[in-house]
Amino acid sequence: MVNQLQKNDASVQIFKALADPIRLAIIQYLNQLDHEVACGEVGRAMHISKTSGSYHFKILQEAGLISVNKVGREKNVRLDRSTFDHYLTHFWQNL
Amino acid sequence: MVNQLQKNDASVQIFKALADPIRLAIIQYLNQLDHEVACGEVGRAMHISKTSGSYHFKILQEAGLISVNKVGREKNVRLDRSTFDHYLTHFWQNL
DNA sequence: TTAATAGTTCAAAAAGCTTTGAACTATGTA
DNA sequence: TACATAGTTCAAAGCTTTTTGAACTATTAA
Repeated sequence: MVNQLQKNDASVQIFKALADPIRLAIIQYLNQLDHEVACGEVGRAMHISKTSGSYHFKILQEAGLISVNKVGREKNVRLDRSTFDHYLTHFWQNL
Repeated sequence: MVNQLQKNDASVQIFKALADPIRLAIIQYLNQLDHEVACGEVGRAMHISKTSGSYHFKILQEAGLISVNKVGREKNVRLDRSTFDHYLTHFWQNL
């Protein structure tokens, strides 16, 4: 049981990252674009403050749900689909 | 954006229900059994108090991740795989 | 060099989640 | 009837997550 709980740490982090309406809306926005885009542009589309955006992008990044590419002073993000595939679409295989 | 956030309410509830190590362990336990089993038996296997068990089963039930069948004084639960399939394995289709 | 823009960090406050034990309801058994 | 067992409810406490604005770093442009 203790081992099982520890093995679940990564899954818990993924599901926590997904368990928020703003972050889900960010994911939808990035999904329909399907190319990398600056954090600031996404934040403006969500009508959130830049501090709040910074907080949510950090959580998505630490969960491995987005990948990041710094270009000049902008931080471009895109979905990391392999993480979604591993924890969501292949959920039963990784349980 | 407001509409999108509201549309995401059900997904947020599912992901919150999954975003906890005890509930993930309960799901694993129910998955390997693949037949219904009393809450109390699951709770004992997890080494949690009955109050804590009651709390976690309520969250799983409200999210639609388990279905419940009361038999005598026992409450039997099993996974509702259609909910997992809808929100996890078919994640991109429902985004 | 100065000013502007993109994003981060910090601490405090607000909001939300989880655990706890005691008291409870409902059902089954002697 | 009396007792035991399965599970729920409640409020308080403790803990975690999210928002806020001010101050910060880094980069770009005039």
